[in-house]
Amino acid sequence: MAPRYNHPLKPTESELEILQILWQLGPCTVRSVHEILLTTKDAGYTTTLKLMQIMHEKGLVERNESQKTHVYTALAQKTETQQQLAGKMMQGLFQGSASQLLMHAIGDSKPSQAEIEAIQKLLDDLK
Amino acid sequence: MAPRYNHPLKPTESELEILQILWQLGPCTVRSVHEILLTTKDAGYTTTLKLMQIMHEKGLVERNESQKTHVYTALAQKTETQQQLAGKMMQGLFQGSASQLLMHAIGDSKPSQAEIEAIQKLLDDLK
DNA sequence: AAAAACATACGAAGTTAATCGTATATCAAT
DNA sequence: ATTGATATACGATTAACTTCGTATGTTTTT
Repeated sequence: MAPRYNHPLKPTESELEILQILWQLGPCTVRSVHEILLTTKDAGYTTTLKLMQIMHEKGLVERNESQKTHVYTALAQKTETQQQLAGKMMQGLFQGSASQLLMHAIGDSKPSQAEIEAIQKLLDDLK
Repeated sequence: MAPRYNHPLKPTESELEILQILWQLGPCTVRSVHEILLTTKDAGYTTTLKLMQIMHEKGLVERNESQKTHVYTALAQKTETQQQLAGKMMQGLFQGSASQLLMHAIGDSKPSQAEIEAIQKLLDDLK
């Protein structure tokens, strides 16, 4: 298995979209990623290609070039990236207050019963 | 009192820093904002000035020009901006799951007792 | 009144992100 | 073998953000 590294690098908006696809599907070709992107946005194939090449330069993904059609794998790990971004928002926008973050994220909507229970469970574990 | 508007505009990183100062202090001159910015970052006065002028063009702030030294007031409202940004992150990075957002924001740190209680209260209100 | 301090306006440069066209190579099918 | 589809590489463009220098005008101080 290939070694994994922590990536304090903050992915851009577009890079994050691609990472999420890679996290969900595992190793992918540019073509595969692009086809999924097309379901939500409208971009040319070479745009997706270029983005993934740049992500490779930055070390956000690794790529297997043994085949003519390269296969990309996320190096930035899902949980770490989520923690990095959510933690930064909590600090920067809510003075580190988890309850404030939660409250504003929920906003006017009301979470499902399952969500409420999940939060309660999380809370119980903290106590 | 001046009328307020909703601003679906997403402020940039730098604009958000300035907005937070305006939210905390209320109407401010560029000088005041700049002096506070200097405590955390390193920028020239005209940089802060320019940023606030652009924010004015975008409608993120209003300014009172009745005095030679203009006074700026946030138009983007704190709660709305927080909800917009936190909500977008919850949707985009956590599939709308508040518990996932909370869990990753907390990460490895453990919240204070007061925070835990605040979340519990929030939760009780939801039930 | 002259000088120093301070204010805004504005243009311009440097960065980064995102997009796409074109060139070039390879593979598959006719 | 030629054609067509598909792949990567790479340069160029555009837009947004950030930064700052300089011009210019107004106070304030000496």
